[in-house]
Amino acid sequence: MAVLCRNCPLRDCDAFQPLSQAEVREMEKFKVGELSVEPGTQILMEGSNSPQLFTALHGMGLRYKLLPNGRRQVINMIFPGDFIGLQAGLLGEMKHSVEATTKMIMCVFDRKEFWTFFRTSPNRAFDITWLAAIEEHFLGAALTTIGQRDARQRIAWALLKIHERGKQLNLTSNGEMPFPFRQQDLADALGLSLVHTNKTLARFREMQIASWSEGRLNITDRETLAEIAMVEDDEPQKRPLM
Amino acid sequence: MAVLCRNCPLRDCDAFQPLSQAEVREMEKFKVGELSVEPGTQILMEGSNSPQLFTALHGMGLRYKLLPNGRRQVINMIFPGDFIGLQAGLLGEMKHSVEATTKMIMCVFDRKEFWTFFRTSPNRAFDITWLAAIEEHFLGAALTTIGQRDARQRIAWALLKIHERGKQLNLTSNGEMPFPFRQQDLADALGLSLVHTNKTLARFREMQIASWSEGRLNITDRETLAEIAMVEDDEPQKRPLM
DNA sequence: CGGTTGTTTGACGCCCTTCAACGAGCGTGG
DNA sequence: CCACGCTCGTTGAAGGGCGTCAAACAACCG
Repeated sequence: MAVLCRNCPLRDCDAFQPLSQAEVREMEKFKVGELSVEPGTQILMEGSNSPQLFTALHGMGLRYKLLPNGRRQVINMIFPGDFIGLQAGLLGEMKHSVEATTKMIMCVFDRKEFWTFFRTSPNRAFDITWLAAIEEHFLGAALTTIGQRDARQRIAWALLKIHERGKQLNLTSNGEMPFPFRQQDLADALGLSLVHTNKTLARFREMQIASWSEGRLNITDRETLAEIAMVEDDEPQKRPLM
Repeated sequence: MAVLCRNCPLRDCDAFQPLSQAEVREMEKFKVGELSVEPGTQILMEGSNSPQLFTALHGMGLRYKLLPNGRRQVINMIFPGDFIGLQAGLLGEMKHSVEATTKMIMCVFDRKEFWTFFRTSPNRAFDITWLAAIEEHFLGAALTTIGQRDARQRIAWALLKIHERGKQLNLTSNGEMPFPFRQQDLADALGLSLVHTNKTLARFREMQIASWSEGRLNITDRETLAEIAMVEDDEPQKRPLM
């Protein structure tokens, strides 16, 4: 029923570091099941103390924080292969919420086993820390974008990052990829208003730089986009898959 | 000459989780020396592959990223007890730069030992991941602040966070603490211009909410500050000390 | 067909950036 | 010893990028 780690479809992507057979077996012992959720489902709630950790196997979602005044910051977007719930596993409670945007399937790990896992599988413990470092890196880059780039640059940066992730996961064909979010989600991720996000996207579309409609993102002129975003696009390195 | 971990002055702060004697000994084996740097010194550079990891023992500094157009994002401020260089240790290179603002003294760890340390000291490996999770949490909160709060709220939030850290480290007396940064540093941390930061700080001073001058920060009306910042101030939890 | 959700477009105004200038403190060298 | 340069804080003025308000349109659905 549930996918065995040894058959995990994600391991075919070159986005992820290869695992030894022994490591795969360790993961299989750690994995306790699968969870399938419908679009819009809350997977984890800020402040909650989840007994489970997840790896996204299929589908996309959002991490976000809400402010008392109703404003929402999207921390990042969740793609297949992302590890969810590290904070709950370590800090005791989630510091943000997680929501499924599409239908999602997730591998489920038992939080109670987390510590023994850490002790008995130092390789994989190392990889969890690696993942945390990658996330820290991403958040630093996002902070820099929101703090220092204007609206046009922010959106260019985000589209590039998203496309980069899509390519790593073999989601692209001819520069196009599924991108099932709302404009409001992107706006909340970049600290922009919906209206201004919409108008900036429209400008990119007119200029034939990038177009996003009906759930599909198409990067037409990657070079100009990179120029606008002020990024030198280096190859993203492979990451661990839990 | 160098401070032994067993005598580390930071371990008196209630900011940090206690260590067993065995763990302290493990740290002493990992620590290879101390580094003392003058104000303004670059400790780590973005893109560099540092052979060393550090723990700030004394003094304050900044992590930041530079953009091609010269703008600077301060990722966060470094206080005593902060672990520096995790990204270099795991990802192979630093994704931001680190600079000393005051004179700083740092414990030095050998990056080559990092992996064996991880393997032989699962407790401490767990703590490193814990630190990474805390950092991730902070960056998520900072992202939310810059993305969703206006200038007044951002500054209120930052002053509260700073004061909170100062209190944990026993740096405060009567609500006052040393804060040796420039206004430009705070502005770059919050994605604001220097001018507007200055004017907002002036307003807080007039309103007798908080005053910062001559390297000292004084929180006069913590409650109003928290109200402005829209934060419910929960007790910060203890963190590991490497 | 009414209701809901998401995208699109126009109008208006303000928060914040940028430009500019001045003052204070401090170290350096003539 | 004072002039000079440099850094940092402070303040005023002007302009624009982006937020908010508002409304219309398309798609989907019970």
